[in-house]
Amino acid sequence: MSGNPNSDRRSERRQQTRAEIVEASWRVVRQHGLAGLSMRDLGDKVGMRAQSIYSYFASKNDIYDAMFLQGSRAVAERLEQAADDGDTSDPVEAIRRAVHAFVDVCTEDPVRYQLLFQRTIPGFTPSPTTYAVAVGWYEQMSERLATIGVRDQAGRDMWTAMMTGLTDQQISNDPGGDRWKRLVDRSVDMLLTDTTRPAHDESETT
Amino acid sequence: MSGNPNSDRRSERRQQTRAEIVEASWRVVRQHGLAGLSMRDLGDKVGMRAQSIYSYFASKNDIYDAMFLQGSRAVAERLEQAADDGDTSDPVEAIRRAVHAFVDVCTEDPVRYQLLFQRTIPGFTPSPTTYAVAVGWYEQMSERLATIGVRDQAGRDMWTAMMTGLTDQQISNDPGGDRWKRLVDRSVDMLLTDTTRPAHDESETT
DNA sequence: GTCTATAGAATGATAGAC
DNA sequence: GTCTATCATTCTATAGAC
Repeated sequence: MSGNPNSDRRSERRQQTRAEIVEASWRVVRQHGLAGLSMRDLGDKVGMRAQSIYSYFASKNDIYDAMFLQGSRAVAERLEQAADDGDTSDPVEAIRRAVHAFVDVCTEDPVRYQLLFQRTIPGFTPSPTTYAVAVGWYEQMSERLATIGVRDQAGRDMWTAMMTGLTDQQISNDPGGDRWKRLVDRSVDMLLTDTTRPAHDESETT
Repeated sequence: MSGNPNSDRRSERRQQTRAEIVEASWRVVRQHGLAGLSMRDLGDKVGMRAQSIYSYFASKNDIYDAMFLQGSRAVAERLEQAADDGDTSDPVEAIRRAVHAFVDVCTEDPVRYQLLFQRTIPGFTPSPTTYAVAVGWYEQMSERLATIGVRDQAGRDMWTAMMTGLTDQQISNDPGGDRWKRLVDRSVDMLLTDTTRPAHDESETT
Protein backbone atom coordinates (compact mmCIF):
# COMPACT_ATOMS: atom_id res chain seq x y z
CA MET A 1 0.00 0.00 0.00
CA SER A 2 0.90 3.68 -0.40
CA GLY A 3 2.42 3.00 -3.77
CA ASN A 4 1.40 6.42 -4.99
CA PRO A 5 4.53 8.56 -5.24
CA ASN A 6 2.40 11.68 -5.05
CA SER A 7 0.90 10.83 -1.68
CA ASP A 8 4.31 9.71 -0.49
CA ARG A 9 5.77 13.09 -1.15
CA ARG A 10 2.76 14.74 0.39
CA SER A 11 2.99 12.75 3.59
CA GLU A 12 6.70 13.38 3.71
CA ARG A 13 6.11 17.10 3.55
CA ARG A 14 3.46 16.74 6.18
CA GLN A 15 5.80 14.91 8.52
CA GLN A 16 8.35 17.61 8.06
CA THR A 17 5.91 20.33 9.01
CA ARG A 18 4.85 18.32 12.03
CA ALA A 19 8.49 18.12 13.05
CA GLU A 20 8.84 21.88 12.68
CA ILE A 21 5.85 22.43 14.92
CA VAL A 22 7.24 20.14 17.58
CA GLU A 23 10.57 21.89 17.31
CA ALA A 24 8.87 25.24 17.82
CA SER A 25 6.92 23.83 20.75
CA TRP A 26 10.15 23.05 22.59
CA ARG A 27 11.23 26.63 22.10
CA VAL A 28 7.95 27.90 23.51
CA VAL A 29 8.00 25.72 26.63
CA ARG A 30 11.64 26.50 27.34
CA GLN A 31 10.62 30.13 27.35
CA HIS A 32 7.23 30.07 29.07
CA GLY A 33 7.30 26.84 31.05
CA LEU A 34 5.82 23.48 30.19
CA ALA A 35 2.28 24.48 31.05
CA GLY A 36 2.73 27.77 29.19
CA LEU A 37 2.38 26.27 25.74
CA SER A 38 -0.33 28.16 23.87
CA MET A 39 -1.49 27.63 20.33
CA ARG A 40 -1.16 31.31 19.47
CA ASP A 41 2.41 31.49 20.74
CA LEU A 42 3.19 28.36 18.85
CA GLY A 43 1.59 29.72 15.70
CA ASP A 44 3.75 32.84 15.92
CA LYS A 45 6.91 30.78 16.35
CA VAL A 46 6.14 28.48 13.44
CA GLY A 47 4.98 31.27 11.13
CA MET A 48 1.41 30.13 10.90
CA ARG A 49 -1.95 31.07 12.29
CA ALA A 50 -2.75 29.21 15.47
CA GLN A 51 -5.78 27.56 13.92
CA SER A 52 -3.77 26.08 11.08
CA ILE A 53 -1.87 23.89 13.50
CA TYR A 54 -5.00 21.81 13.91
CA SER A 55 -4.39 20.51 10.40
CA TYR A 56 -1.35 18.74 11.82
CA PHE A 57 -2.31 17.98 15.40
CA ALA A 58 -5.78 17.16 16.65
CA SER A 59 -5.26 18.93 19.94
CA LYS A 60 -2.70 20.50 22.21
CA ASN A 61 -2.28 17.23 24.07
CA ASP A 62 -1.43 15.66 20.74
CA ILE A 63 1.50 18.03 20.55
CA TYR A 64 2.58 17.15 24.07
CA ASP A 65 2.44 13.53 23.04
CA ALA A 66 4.72 14.14 20.08
CA MET A 67 7.11 16.02 22.36
CA PHE A 68 7.03 13.16 24.84
CA LEU A 69 7.89 10.70 22.10
CA GLN A 70 10.75 12.81 20.81
CA GLY A 71 12.07 13.39 24.32
CA SER A 72 11.99 9.69 25.14
CA ARG A 73 13.92 8.88 22.00
CA ALA A 74 16.51 11.51 22.78
CA VAL A 75 17.09 10.06 26.23
CA ALA A 76 17.22 6.52 24.85
CA GLU A 77 19.75 7.47 22.20
CA ARG A 78 22.02 9.19 24.67
CA LEU A 79 21.93 6.22 26.99
CA GLU A 80 22.79 3.74 24.24
CA GLN A 81 25.46 5.97 22.81
CA ALA A 82 27.10 6.53 26.18
CA ALA A 83 27.09 2.88 27.12
CA ASP A 84 28.58 1.83 23.79
CA ASP A 85 31.16 4.60 23.52
CA GLY A 86 34.28 3.45 25.25
CA ASP A 87 35.23 0.17 26.85
CA THR A 88 32.36 -2.20 26.11
CA SER A 89 34.07 -5.12 27.80
CA ASP A 90 33.60 -3.61 31.24
CA PRO A 91 29.89 -3.65 32.14
CA VAL A 92 30.45 -1.61 35.29
CA GLU A 93 32.02 1.24 33.35
CA ALA A 94 29.24 1.01 30.77
CA ILE A 95 26.71 1.53 33.53
CA ARG A 96 28.71 4.35 34.98
CA ARG A 97 28.70 6.10 31.62
CA ALA A 98 24.97 5.46 31.27
CA VAL A 99 24.22 7.08 34.62
CA HIS A 100 26.35 10.07 33.69
CA ALA A 101 24.51 10.30 30.39
CA PHE A 102 21.14 10.12 32.11
CA VAL A 103 21.87 12.92 34.57
CA ASP A 104 23.50 15.00 31.82
CA VAL A 105 20.72 14.64 29.29
CA CYS A 106 18.06 15.31 31.91
CA THR A 107 19.67 18.36 33.48
CA GLU A 108 20.55 19.97 30.17
CA ASP A 109 16.85 20.34 29.37
CA PRO A 110 14.79 20.63 32.57
CA VAL A 111 11.54 21.09 30.66
CA ARG A 112 12.02 17.77 28.92
CA TYR A 113 12.72 16.15 32.27
CA GLN A 114 9.55 17.68 33.64
CA LEU A 115 7.51 16.37 30.74
CA LEU A 116 8.95 12.86 30.81
CA PHE A 117 9.30 12.20 34.51
CA GLN A 118 6.94 14.43 36.41
CA ARG A 119 3.20 14.45 35.90
CA THR A 120 2.61 18.17 35.89
CA ILE A 121 0.22 18.85 33.02
CA PRO A 122 -3.34 18.35 34.27
CA GLY A 123 -5.11 16.68 31.35
CA PHE A 124 -2.15 15.00 29.66
CA THR A 125 -1.23 11.34 29.65
CA PRO A 126 1.14 9.91 27.02
CA SER A 127 -0.51 7.54 24.57
CA PRO A 128 0.28 3.83 24.95
CA THR A 129 2.45 3.80 21.84
CA THR A 130 4.43 6.77 23.03
CA TYR A 131 4.80 5.38 26.52
CA ALA A 132 6.14 2.14 25.11
CA VAL A 133 9.19 3.99 23.81
CA ALA A 134 9.68 5.54 27.21
CA VAL A 135 9.85 2.22 29.00
CA GLY A 136 12.25 0.92 26.37
CA TRP A 137 15.34 2.51 27.85
CA TYR A 138 14.27 1.48 31.33
CA GLU A 139 14.37 -2.11 30.17
CA GLN A 140 17.70 -1.45 28.54
CA MET A 141 19.04 -0.12 31.82
CA SER A 142 17.60 -3.15 33.59
CA GLU A 143 19.45 -5.48 31.26
CA ARG A 144 22.70 -3.67 31.86
CA LEU A 145 22.20 -3.90 35.59
CA ALA A 146 21.50 -7.59 35.22
CA THR A 147 24.95 -8.08 33.66
CA ILE A 148 26.56 -6.95 36.89
CA GLY A 149 24.31 -9.07 39.04
CA VAL A 150 21.48 -6.69 39.89
CA ARG A 151 18.41 -8.69 38.96
CA ASP A 152 15.90 -7.89 41.67
CA GLN A 153 13.32 -5.14 41.51
CA ALA A 154 14.49 -3.55 44.74
CA GLY A 155 18.02 -3.27 43.42
CA ARG A 156 16.87 -1.60 40.23
CA ASP A 157 14.67 0.74 42.26
CA MET A 158 17.65 1.84 44.32
CA TRP A 159 19.39 2.85 41.10
CA THR A 160 16.45 4.76 39.65
CA ALA A 161 15.86 6.56 42.95
CA MET A 162 19.44 7.76 43.13
CA MET A 163 19.52 8.73 39.46
CA THR A 164 16.36 10.80 39.61
CA GLY A 165 17.32 12.20 43.00
CA LEU A 166 20.62 13.56 41.72
CA THR A 167 18.87 14.94 38.65
CA ASP A 168 16.08 16.49 40.66
CA GLN A 169 18.36 18.22 43.13
CA GLN A 170 20.64 19.43 40.35
CA ILE A 171 17.75 21.00 38.46
CA SER A 172 15.95 22.43 41.47
CA ASN A 173 18.79 23.73 43.59
CA ASP A 174 21.73 24.34 41.28
CA PRO A 175 20.46 24.85 37.74
CA GLY A 176 23.30 25.11 35.27
CA GLY A 177 25.84 24.04 37.86
CA ASP A 178 27.33 20.68 38.80
CA ARG A 179 26.89 20.42 42.56
CA TRP A 180 25.04 17.11 42.31
CA LYS A 181 26.40 16.04 38.94
CA ARG A 182 29.85 15.64 40.43
CA LEU A 183 28.38 13.16 42.93
CA VAL A 184 27.49 10.71 40.18
CA ASP A 185 30.66 8.63 40.40
CA ARG A 186 30.47 8.47 44.16
CA SER A 187 26.81 7.44 43.93
CA VAL A 188 27.58 4.73 41.40
CA ASP A 189 30.28 3.29 43.66
CA MET A 190 27.92 3.38 46.59
CA LEU A 191 25.18 1.62 44.64
CA LEU A 192 27.56 -0.99 43.30
CA THR A 193 28.60 -1.86 46.83
CA ASP A 194 25.02 -2.03 47.99
CA THR A 195 23.28 -3.79 45.12
CA THR A 196 25.85 -6.29 43.90
CA ARG A 197 27.00 -9.37 45.77
CA PRO A 198 30.79 -9.62 45.38
CA ALA A 199 31.24 -13.38 45.83
CA HIS A 200 31.46 -13.32 49.60
CA ASP A 201 28.47 -12.15 51.58
CA GLU A 202 30.44 -9.40 53.31
CA SER A 203 33.23 -7.36 51.78
CA GLU A 204 34.51 -5.97 55.03
CA THR A 205 38.18 -6.35 54.17
CA THR A 206 37.93 -3.76 51.41
CA MET B 1 0.43 48.36 70.02
CA SER B 2 -2.87 46.85 68.89
CA GLY B 3 -4.40 47.45 72.31
CA ASN B 4 -7.83 47.84 70.78
CA PRO B 5 -9.80 44.67 71.57
CA ASN B 6 -12.18 45.40 68.72
CA SER B 7 -9.48 45.37 66.06
CA ASP B 8 -7.95 42.33 67.73
CA ARG B 9 -11.13 40.39 67.26
CA ARG B 10 -11.49 41.66 63.76
CA SER B 11 -8.01 40.62 62.75
CA GLU B 12 -8.54 37.26 64.42
CA ARG B 13 -11.65 36.69 62.33
CA ARG B 14 -9.75 37.78 59.30
CA GLN B 15 -6.95 35.32 59.95
CA GLN B 16 -9.50 32.58 60.35
CA THR B 17 -11.09 33.35 57.00
CA ARG B 18 -7.65 33.44 55.41
CA ALA B 19 -6.99 30.01 56.85
CA GLU B 20 -10.28 28.73 55.45
CA ILE B 21 -9.34 30.00 52.01
CA VAL B 22 -5.96 28.31 52.16
CA GLU B 23 -7.63 25.12 53.32
CA ALA B 24 -10.02 25.27 50.38
CA SER B 25 -7.12 25.96 48.04
CA TRP B 26 -5.49 22.66 49.00
CA ARG B 27 -8.72 20.89 48.17
CA VAL B 28 -8.85 22.56 44.76
CA VAL B 29 -5.26 21.74 43.78
CA ARG B 30 -5.60 18.15 44.96
CA GLN B 31 -8.52 17.88 42.58
CA HIS B 32 -7.37 19.91 39.57
CA GLY B 33 -3.61 19.91 39.90
CA LEU B 34 -1.32 22.58 41.28
CA ALA B 35 -1.55 24.79 38.23
CA GLY B 36 -5.32 24.29 38.11
CA LEU B 37 -6.08 26.63 40.96
CA SER B 38 -8.67 29.12 39.76
CA MET B 39 -10.28 31.91 41.71
CA ARG B 40 -13.77 30.83 40.63
CA ASP B 41 -13.26 27.26 41.76
CA LEU B 42 -11.81 28.53 44.98
CA GLY B 43 -14.71 30.89 45.52
CA ASP B 44 -17.18 28.04 45.04
CA LYS B 45 -15.33 25.85 47.53
CA VAL B 46 -15.11 28.56 50.18
CA GLY B 47 -18.71 29.75 49.69
CA MET B 48 -17.82 33.15 48.36
CA ARG B 49 -17.68 34.99 45.09
CA ALA B 50 -14.29 34.74 43.45
CA GLN B 51 -13.78 38.48 43.59
CA SER B 52 -14.29 38.62 47.34
CA ILE B 53 -11.14 36.59 47.91
CA TYR B 54 -9.15 39.62 46.89
CA SER B 55 -10.16 41.15 50.23
CA TYR B 56 -7.93 38.53 51.87
CA PHE B 57 -5.22 37.91 49.34
CA ALA B 58 -3.71 40.45 46.97
CA SER B 59 -3.25 37.91 44.18
CA LYS B 60 -3.27 34.24 43.34
CA ASN B 61 0.44 34.05 43.95
CA ASP B 62 -0.24 35.40 47.42
CA ILE B 63 -2.36 32.33 48.01
CA TYR B 64 0.38 30.05 46.69
CA ASP B 65 2.74 31.77 49.08
CA ALA B 66 0.45 31.07 52.04
CA MET B 67 0.19 27.45 50.93
CA PHE B 68 3.97 27.24 50.61
CA LEU B 69 4.36 28.58 54.15
CA GLN B 70 1.83 26.16 55.58
CA GLY B 71 3.35 23.25 53.68
CA SER B 72 6.85 24.07 54.89
CA ARG B 73 5.66 24.21 58.47
CA ALA B 74 3.88 20.88 58.12
CA VAL B 75 7.06 19.23 56.85
CA ALA B 76 9.17 20.87 59.55
CA GLU B 77 6.82 19.74 62.30
CA ARG B 78 6.78 16.17 61.08
CA LEU B 79 10.55 16.08 60.92
CA GLU B 80 10.99 17.42 64.44
CA GLN B 81 8.29 15.19 65.81
CA ALA B 82 9.73 12.09 64.20
CA ALA B 83 13.25 12.76 65.35
CA ASP B 84 12.18 13.45 68.93
CA ASP B 85 9.70 10.60 69.23
CA GLY B 86 11.55 7.54 70.37
CA ASP B 87 15.13 7.02 71.42
CA THR B 88 16.73 10.46 71.46
CA SER B 89 20.06 9.13 72.68
CA ASP B 90 20.79 7.43 69.37
CA PRO B 91 21.42 10.06 66.68
CA VAL B 92 21.51 7.49 63.91
CA GLU B 93 18.04 6.24 64.72
CA ALA B 94 16.82 9.84 65.01
CA ILE B 95 18.02 10.47 61.48
CA ARG B 96 16.49 7.25 60.28
CA ARG B 97 13.14 8.31 61.68
CA ALA B 98 13.55 11.77 60.13
CA VAL B 99 14.15 10.29 56.68
CA HIS B 100 11.11 8.06 57.05
CA ALA B 101 9.09 11.08 58.13
CA PHE B 102 10.29 13.09 55.15
CA VAL B 103 9.37 10.47 52.58
CA ASP B 104 6.06 9.79 54.33
CA VAL B 105 4.98 13.40 54.63
CA CYS B 106 6.00 14.15 51.04
CA THR B 107 4.34 11.14 49.43
CA GLU B 108 1.11 11.49 51.36
CA ASP B 109 0.44 14.81 49.61
CA PRO B 110 2.09 14.91 46.17
CA VAL B 111 0.72 18.34 45.37
CA ARG B 112 2.42 19.78 48.44
CA TYR B 113 5.66 18.12 47.37
CA GLN B 114 5.26 19.61 43.94
CA LEU B 115 4.73 23.08 45.37
CA LEU B 116 7.62 22.92 47.84
CA PHE B 117 10.28 21.10 45.87
CA GLN B 118 9.60 21.46 42.19
CA ARG B 119 9.37 24.77 40.41
CA THR B 120 6.33 24.15 38.28
CA ILE B 121 4.21 27.29 38.57
CA PRO B 122 5.45 29.79 35.97
CA GLY B 123 5.19 33.12 37.77
CA PHE B 124 5.50 32.00 41.36
CA THR B 125 8.46 32.39 43.70
CA PRO B 126 8.03 32.10 47.46
CA SER B 127 8.57 35.33 49.35
CA PRO B 128 11.81 35.64 51.34
CA THR B 129 10.00 35.30 54.67
CA THR B 130 8.23 32.19 53.51
CA TYR B 131 11.34 30.70 52.05
CA ALA B 132 13.16 31.23 55.34
CA VAL B 133 10.84 28.74 57.00
CA ALA B 134 11.51 26.28 54.23
CA VAL B 135 15.26 26.32 54.71
CA GLY B 136 14.78 25.97 58.47
CA TRP B 137 14.26 22.23 58.41
CA TYR B 138 17.10 21.78 55.95
CA GLU B 139 19.41 23.34 58.53
CA GLN B 140 17.87 21.15 61.17
CA MET B 141 18.60 18.09 59.08
CA SER B 142 22.13 19.36 58.51
CA GLU B 143 22.68 19.65 62.26
CA ARG B 144 21.44 16.12 62.81
CA LEU B 145 23.77 14.84 60.13
CA ALA B 146 26.61 16.73 61.76
CA THR B 147 26.05 14.77 64.98
CA ILE B 148 26.91 11.56 63.17
CA GLY B 149 29.93 13.04 61.48
CA VAL B 150 28.52 14.25 58.18
CA ARG B 151 29.71 17.84 58.04
CA ASP B 152 30.66 18.38 54.43
CA GLN B 153 28.37 19.74 51.73
CA ALA B 154 28.88 16.75 49.46
CA GLY B 155 27.82 14.38 52.21
CA ARG B 156 24.65 16.33 52.89
CA ASP B 157 23.92 16.47 49.17
CA MET B 158 24.13 12.69 48.96
CA TRP B 159 21.42 12.49 51.61
CA THR B 160 19.10 15.03 50.00
CA ALA B 161 19.51 13.39 46.60
CA MET B 162 18.55 9.97 47.94
CA MET B 163 15.65 11.36 49.97
CA THR B 164 14.10 13.27 47.10
CA GLY B 165 14.86 10.44 44.69
CA LEU B 166 12.94 7.90 46.76
CA THR B 167 10.10 10.39 47.16
CA ASP B 168 10.04 11.25 43.49
CA GLN B 169 9.95 7.68 42.30
CA GLN B 170 7.32 6.74 44.86
CA ILE B 171 5.03 9.56 43.76
CA SER B 172 5.60 9.17 40.02
CA ASN B 173 5.66 5.41 39.59
CA ASP B 174 3.78 3.91 42.51
CA PRO B 175 1.39 6.50 43.93
CA GLY B 176 -0.29 5.27 47.06
CA GLY B 177 1.99 2.25 47.28
CA ASP B 178 5.25 1.60 49.11
CA ARG B 179 7.60 0.25 46.46
CA TRP B 180 10.24 2.89 47.18
CA LYS B 181 9.17 3.72 50.71
CA ARG B 182 10.27 0.28 51.86
CA LEU B 183 13.76 1.04 50.54
CA VAL B 184 14.24 3.84 53.05
CA ASP B 185 16.01 1.75 55.71
CA ARG B 186 18.28 0.17 53.14
CA SER B 187 19.09 3.60 51.72
CA VAL B 188 19.85 5.01 55.15
CA ASP B 189 22.25 2.16 55.85
CA MET B 190 23.90 2.67 52.50
CA LEU B 191 24.31 6.39 53.09
CA LEU B 192 25.63 5.87 56.60
CA THR B 193 28.32 3.60 55.23
CA ASP B 194 29.20 6.04 52.50
CA THR B 195 29.07 9.40 54.29
CA THR B 196 30.34 8.63 57.77
CA ARG B 197 33.89 7.81 58.66
CA PRO B 198 33.84 4.95 61.17
CA ALA B 199 37.64 5.14 61.26
CA HIS B 200 39.11 3.37 64.24
CA ASP B 201 38.39 5.72 67.11
CA GLU B 202 34.60 5.97 66.86
CA SER B 203 31.85 3.56 67.87
CA GLU B 204 32.57 0.57 65.72
CA THR B 205 31.45 -1.94 68.31
CA THR B 206 28.27 0.00 69.18
C1' DG C 1 -16.82 42.60 53.85
C1' DT C 2 -19.46 40.82 50.29
C1' DC C 3 -21.86 41.57 46.49
C1' DT C 4 -22.90 42.77 41.14
C1' DA C 5 -21.01 44.27 37.10
C1' DT C 6 -17.53 44.33 34.10
C1' DA C 7 -13.18 45.19 32.16
C1' DG C 8 -9.66 43.17 29.42
C1' DA C 9 -7.22 39.70 27.91
C1' DA C 10 -6.13 35.06 26.93
C1' DT C 11 -7.46 30.44 26.07
C1' DG C 12 -8.64 25.91 22.90
C1' DA C 13 -11.18 24.77 19.21
C1' DT C 14 -14.57 24.88 14.98
C1' DA C 15 -16.74 26.47 10.43
C1' DG C 16 -16.27 27.70 6.15
C1' DA C 17 -14.17 30.75 2.38
C1' DC C 18 -10.44 30.41 -0.86
C1' DG D 1 -3.51 23.67 3.60
C1' DT D 2 -3.97 28.13 5.14
C1' DC D 3 -6.64 31.69 5.95
C1' DT D 4 -10.53 34.85 8.40
C1' DA D 5 -14.04 34.97 11.51
C1' DT D 6 -15.77 33.58 15.56
C1' DC D 7 -17.48 30.77 19.33
C1' DA D 8 -17.55 29.80 23.92
C1' DT D 9 -14.93 29.75 27.81
C1' DT D 10 -11.87 30.88 31.19
C1' DC D 11 -8.96 33.76 33.48
C1' DT D 12 -7.20 37.60 36.93
C1' DA D 13 -8.41 41.72 38.64
C1' DT D 14 -10.90 46.36 39.51
C1' DA D 15 -14.90 49.66 40.52
C1' DG D 16 -18.48 50.75 42.99
C1' DA D 17 -23.19 49.69 45.17
C1' DC D 18 -24.91 48.09 49.57
